Amino acid sequence: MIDSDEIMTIRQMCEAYDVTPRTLRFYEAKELIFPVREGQKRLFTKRDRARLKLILRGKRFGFSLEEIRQLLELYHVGDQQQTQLQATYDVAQERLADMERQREELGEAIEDFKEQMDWLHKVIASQAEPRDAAE
Amino acid sequence: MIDSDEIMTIRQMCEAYDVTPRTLRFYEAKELIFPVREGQKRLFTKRDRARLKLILRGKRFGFSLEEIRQLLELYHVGDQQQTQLQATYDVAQERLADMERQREELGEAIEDFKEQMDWLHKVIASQAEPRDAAE
DNA sequence: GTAAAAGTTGACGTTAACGTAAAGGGGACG
DNA sequence: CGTCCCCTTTACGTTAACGTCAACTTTTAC
Repeated sequence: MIDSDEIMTIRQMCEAYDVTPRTLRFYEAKELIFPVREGQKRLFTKRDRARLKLILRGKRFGFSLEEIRQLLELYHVGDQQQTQLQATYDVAQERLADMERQREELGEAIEDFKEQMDWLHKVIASQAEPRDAAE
Repeated sequence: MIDSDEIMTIRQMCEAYDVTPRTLRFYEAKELIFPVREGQKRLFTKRDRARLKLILRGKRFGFSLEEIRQLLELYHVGDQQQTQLQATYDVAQERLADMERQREELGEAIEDFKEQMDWLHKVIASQAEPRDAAE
């Protein structure tokens, strides 16, 4: 497994996750990932890879990088105070509700789409065999 | 119901769907909707409203306007030939598979997120009552 | 009849999310 | 020692999806 290695270079990351160096640097600039430095060179840890996976997943769902950054903050939970933790939990619950709503809506969209396809299928079938059994 | 009226002006559309005139004109320019003209003015039909709903829905799922336009084409199915219809159906099936994959992945994301929240909940609980029953 | 409201067409501005090109450091190799 | 190769920073370019503003016509209200 690629992920079992502790650290990776930028090029290894790019090949593993199909992104460009520019994209990784951009994500670092936006504080979505935090590669460590060996001199000047970036080295990506397991944590960065986990974050990158979540970033790419979030993008597929249509989240902006800023929204994703806020979601990643919820995953972090560093040395927060009790009240902060509770606040984090509350926000997380809202995000969760958002995601579940989105899943439901996606379900509706899929059902609608299937209906259209069924209708289309009938059109094709009826047009394919206009005659019953003649000839 | 708003949608029961046959045609609507641009302003009515904007209020009904919470978009700006610019957005509707932009969608027309991109051939996503086709308002009819009364002189110079645009009038939006039931068909445009149905399309707009799909556009806004698609956007929430992270589709680009170009992807949405192609999806809308699948909904249209005008005066196509038999072979074209079949091709349309095939493409539709791929799109459907894409959407179902996205739904599954969203499900995974939700489960992962819930796990994190459960863990967070435990941290909060254990930190709230560090003592058993003393005092 | 005229003034406000609503609509139109350009055309330039803006933001997000990178792409791309220039200029240069550092170490491995023949 | 020179020359790749990989990496770096800096900086300008690009595309999508509109926002915004100017200049004008048309309709509606009084």
